[in-house]
Amino acid sequence: MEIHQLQYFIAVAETGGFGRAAKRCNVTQPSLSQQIIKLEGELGEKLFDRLGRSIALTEAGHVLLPKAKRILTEVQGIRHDVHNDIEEGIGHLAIGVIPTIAPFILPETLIRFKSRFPNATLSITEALTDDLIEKLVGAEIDMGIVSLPINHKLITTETLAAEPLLVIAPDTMDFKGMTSLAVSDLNGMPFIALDEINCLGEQVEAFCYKHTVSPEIVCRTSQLSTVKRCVESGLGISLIPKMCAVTEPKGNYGYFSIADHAPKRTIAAASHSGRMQSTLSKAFIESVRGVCAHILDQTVETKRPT
Amino acid sequence: MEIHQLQYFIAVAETGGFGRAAKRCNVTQPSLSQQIIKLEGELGEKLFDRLGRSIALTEAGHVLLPKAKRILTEVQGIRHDVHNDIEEGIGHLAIGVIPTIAPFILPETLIRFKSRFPNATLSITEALTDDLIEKLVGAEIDMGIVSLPINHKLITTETLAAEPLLVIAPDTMDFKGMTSLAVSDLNGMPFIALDEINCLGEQVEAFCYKHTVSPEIVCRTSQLSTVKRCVESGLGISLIPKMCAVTEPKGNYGYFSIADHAPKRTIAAASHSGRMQSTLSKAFIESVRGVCAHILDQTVETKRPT
DNA sequence: CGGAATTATAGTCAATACCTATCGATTTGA
DNA sequence: TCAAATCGATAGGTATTGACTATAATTCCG
Repeated sequence: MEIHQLQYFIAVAETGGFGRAAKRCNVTQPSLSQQIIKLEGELGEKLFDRLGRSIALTEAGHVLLPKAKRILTEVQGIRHDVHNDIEEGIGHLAIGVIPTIAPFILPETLIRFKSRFPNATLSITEALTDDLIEKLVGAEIDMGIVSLPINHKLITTETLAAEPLLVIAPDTMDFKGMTSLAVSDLNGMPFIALDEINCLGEQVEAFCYKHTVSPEIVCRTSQLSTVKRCVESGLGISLIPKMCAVTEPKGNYGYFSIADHAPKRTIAAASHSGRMQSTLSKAFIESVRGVCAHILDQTVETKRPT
Repeated sequence: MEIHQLQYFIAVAETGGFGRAAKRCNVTQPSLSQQIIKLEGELGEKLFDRLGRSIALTEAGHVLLPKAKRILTEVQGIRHDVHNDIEEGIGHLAIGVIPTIAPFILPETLIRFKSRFPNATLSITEALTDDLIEKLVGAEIDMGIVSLPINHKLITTETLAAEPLLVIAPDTMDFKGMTSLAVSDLNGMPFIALDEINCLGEQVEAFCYKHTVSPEIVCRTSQLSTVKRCVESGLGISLIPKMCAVTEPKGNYGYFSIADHAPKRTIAAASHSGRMQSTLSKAFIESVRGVCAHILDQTVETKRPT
């Protein structure tokens, strides 16, 4: 059974004749006749009683007609829908975000995205960079929000924002008496480190190594929120992304920017280079870009060493 | 767009590969690939991202998949439904009945038929024989319940019952003093005639002509019920079908059977000889046959001339 | 780098959808 | 009543196209 056969069948039923139906379908009458006969053979039932002047639907024909019409309507709608559903944002998007970004951008991003695409469904995975890359390669997720650099030949990245990392220090541990906060001032400071399985932890580590400073790591945690709590408790200082600084109420600690070699991380959207970016995907990227800009635009009350 | 293309598409989406899909569809991989490419061309959108090892649905593919599955499910159901809906009596039946039969058999017939085929819809036309024939030829109705003879080369008839015609006479006009009621006894009697546009009127006329009796027609009406009322009023006698005698309460009149040449009419189902009889049609015929048998089986208290 | 797996391409073949011409049957109109 | 018109089926030829074999190109994995 093929769609054009159903088309012919409907035309015959509606025009009440093979010849008229053939004209409507832009084929010759014998062609149409043959296809109807073939359809009848496949169904094992005659569909029309061929009377002299006109035709009449048989019982089987009566059963088939509404079903055939329904199918044809749906088929007609497909070409239209495939384009329109995309434009109307009907669809699904599976994204992944690393833990050191997720809590700071997701709430606002989801609000923006959902209001723009109310008919889209989202699934969000929070996982470490390596996991996300693996899922991207396996097409389990459509896009990952990560921190550069990403080195994988199948992964393409698009930079979304450059984010400064700020020194966070407890009030009890202020950098009193210094004229400026330089990288070297971190030397020997008690430091709350993020576990290196997080790319941020790794990046901080690399930053210190590059500038040959060696803070004294007094604690290693796996979550940024734990880092902050530890600082708040006066255990030591740390280096945290700006979005972490602006999205939580300030407590008994302060932020400092490093004057000479400002550390930063680059937030990017990662996707499979062999896959097309969907409309939703692109829109989500723009949402994240906007949210990042909005968050990073805010001023954090950074203290200069007194 | 053809159904087999949708089938291939679904197979690729579900098996996650062209080769595996081809195996499932019992075609070779290149054939399947070509059809997918053709479908993509027709829709103007790529449906799959061909990654090295596996494939991923594009946005358009995601939109198409559920729609394609739905269509295929419906198509699969068609072959089944075309047979099953018929067996389950889902359908429509348009029947016609002549006025001198309709009121006596329809109520009981409809009850029987509806209880047997609760999902069937019925439309009933009450019209004179010639009208019914015309509607049968034009396939406006599927079957007619009529009285024989029917002479039309396109119409086939199936006898359902032979029904006696009974003399109905008012009590005031009893055939007193006669030893037997013969055809000749009708001679000169005041007679209530049914209009000849009814086949029954015509048949009664023919019966009298054939047996060379000439009742005196004192009234000519178009309905059997009027005939009965006239007889009841003592205007004259008449000849009515037995089903008319048994289905109404007896009043101040009596029935007599003619001994020598019992008149009768033959009730039959008429249908277009070029059209297939539907299951519902056949079932309806049997219902009518049963109802006729039931009605005509009843004994009417016929009086013998005293 | 070689072997296994996967998709795309090329070339051929066969099925079949389509066309033209014609027939038989039926209806219509002169 | 007979010719013209209409309609669907049939026959035979053409061409499209879906499918096959063989092979190339690419990726993945050891």
